[in-house]
Amino acid sequence: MEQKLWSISELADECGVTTRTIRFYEDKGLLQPQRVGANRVYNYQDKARLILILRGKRLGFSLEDIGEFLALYHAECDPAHASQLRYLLDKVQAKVKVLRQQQEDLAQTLQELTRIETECLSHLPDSEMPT
Amino acid sequence: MEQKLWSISELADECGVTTRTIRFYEDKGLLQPQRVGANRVYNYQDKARLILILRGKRLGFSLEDIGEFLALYHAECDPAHASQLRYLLDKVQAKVKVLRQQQEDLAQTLQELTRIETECLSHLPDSEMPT
DNA sequence: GAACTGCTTAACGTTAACGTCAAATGCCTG
DNA sequence: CAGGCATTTGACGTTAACGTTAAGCAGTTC
Repeated sequence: MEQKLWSISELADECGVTTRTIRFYEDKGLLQPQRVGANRVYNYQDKARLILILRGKRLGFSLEDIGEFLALYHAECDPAHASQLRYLLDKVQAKVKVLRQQQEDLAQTLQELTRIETECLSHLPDSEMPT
Repeated sequence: MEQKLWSISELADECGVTTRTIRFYEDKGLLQPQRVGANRVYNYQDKARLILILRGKRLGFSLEDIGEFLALYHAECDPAHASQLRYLLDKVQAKVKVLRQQQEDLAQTLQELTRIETECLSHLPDSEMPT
């Protein structure tokens, strides 16, 4: 069973980014595709990494944060020395805290927005009714 | 019952931002405090606005987005012409969509992070036990 | 009245995250 | 083999969101 592979522009299309963005992420050390000659070639793992990066971005993380975050996935498989694990654990717990705050913010904002939405609708002619 | 008022640095302290930031938001039209002489004076509504702005920021919105968002709170009170309401409704619905995507991202990420967290803990000496 | 504190405007600097060229290379096709 | 397309590296440009510095005014404190 051979692995599916992507060129840079194929990957860019499928993930909704530009090739420039992908190369930029590589410059930052977030991606390390294989090469065929000079050309970059991406496998499924590379694609999964990119998708993780984009999710991180949607959540407002910096690329630097995302870099550390990606490192966690690997470090987890290598429970070699506890001091490093301790460090990673601290990082994770800090991020969990940020995300929980964000969840709260999000819930509040959504509530207010939907309230405004129904307010709007109640003032409009009822062209919004599903037939 | 007199309203409580804040100087720019008091407000900055209470909200955890710099005075530069507050002035910057004013430049962008997000805040319009009263003046006493040349000095800015903030009332409770101003403070509430700032808090809303900061929440928007934590959610990764641009200041421009936040500006439109703040406008919704006022427009809602003025159901004058429906065309404007329609426009606002579209904006709100688009933002609700973004936020729901974000909620999904968040839930997934939190799940993965806490999984990694327990993995880490299971490999560490049990110095984490509550006494 | 000199120093200190807090405020003002104005202007320039900075960082992240790309966009936008430019010039060169490799491969395929007619 | 000329033309066209995808790719490469490299360099400079851009935008948002402030930071930082400068220069000056107002009040009050020793």
